[in-house]
Amino acid sequence: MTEPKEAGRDPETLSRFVEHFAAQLVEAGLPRMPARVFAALLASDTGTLTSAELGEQLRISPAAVSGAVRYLSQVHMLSREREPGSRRERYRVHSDQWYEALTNREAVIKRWEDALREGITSLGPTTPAGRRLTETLAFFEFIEKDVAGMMERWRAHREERFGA
Amino acid sequence: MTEPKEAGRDPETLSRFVEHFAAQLVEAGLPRMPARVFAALLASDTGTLTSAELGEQLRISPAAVSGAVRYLSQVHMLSREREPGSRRERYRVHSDQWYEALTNREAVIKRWEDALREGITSLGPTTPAGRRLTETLAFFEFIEKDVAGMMERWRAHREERFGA
DNA sequence: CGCTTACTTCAGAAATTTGTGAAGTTAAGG
DNA sequence: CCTTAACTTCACAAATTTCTGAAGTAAGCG
Repeated sequence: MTEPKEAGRDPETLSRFVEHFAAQLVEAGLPRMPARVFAALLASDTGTLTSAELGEQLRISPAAVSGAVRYLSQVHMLSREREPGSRRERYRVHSDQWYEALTNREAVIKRWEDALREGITSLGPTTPAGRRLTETLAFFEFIEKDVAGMMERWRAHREERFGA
Repeated sequence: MTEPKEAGRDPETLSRFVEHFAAQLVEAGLPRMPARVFAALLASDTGTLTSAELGEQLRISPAAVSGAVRYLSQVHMLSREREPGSRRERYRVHSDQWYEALTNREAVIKRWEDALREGITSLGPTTPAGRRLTETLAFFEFIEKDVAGMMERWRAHREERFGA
């Protein structure tokens, strides 16, 4: 029988997926270490790993784990949990959380909008450039609102397909 | 009269907006030069500028303009036009085009999906990790479809507000 | 057909980012 | 308390990215 029931336990196979998926995230703009840490968590059985486990699996220093984890928690792609009665920490991907993080470029969009409003004021709303900026601003305002609706549709869709 | 009717013509004011907006784009992951070039085009009266105009306004070398423009046209945020009977080129932002580019992470999403499918197969669809990946994949598939709908709603919204 | 202008490519200098080891901080356990 | 384990911070070396000047290519014009 050549079909391995324990495919998921083969560290080689696991590593291949982790590195491959991380590479895609990197291409999309995520820094390398955060991408690798995130991919490792996503592919873990429980969705949680300790700092030591991450360091060992990815062959990186504790400092690198620390940096990656700080980055990921700042952008809300991961949460930190303290194991009760221990100073070991567990890091967890929570699906809901990171779907939101991914679409929730809200802070980013907000700053774009602010910059655009400033531009419209300073260049003059009736100038050709001002008009172009006004329409661009309208686009972002529309997107911002519509994405919220999209996430609700997703939640409904998921519940139907996977159960609450 | 202290109110300048020609606010948009003041190069200082223009430059301030360009650099500020470009900075936001950089924070969102766009390389610096492409961001600056794009912002300059967005804030130009006609929505088009020549290579020389860009170089002068942003104080960058022809080589930098060339690189930035190549980048932007590859990600469809800009189109190149040849001035008839001249070897001068004009670069243009076309709103429709770049709205699409912004939301059209289609190629990126497609590669994420591929990586996830591979992971599901190799780790096994019934393992805990496999199930997590399956749901993640479903999320992307949903998003991909819904974004298309969002862009149609935007077009309708824009037509209503700004006219076709 | 050759001159000139407009853009592109390329090698390399400069700036920035990344990841490490080492030192520092905090808190559990004896 | 003192020790030690778990993480964090920091300075710096290494790798990567960015932008420039210089050389190259191509197309309009005489």
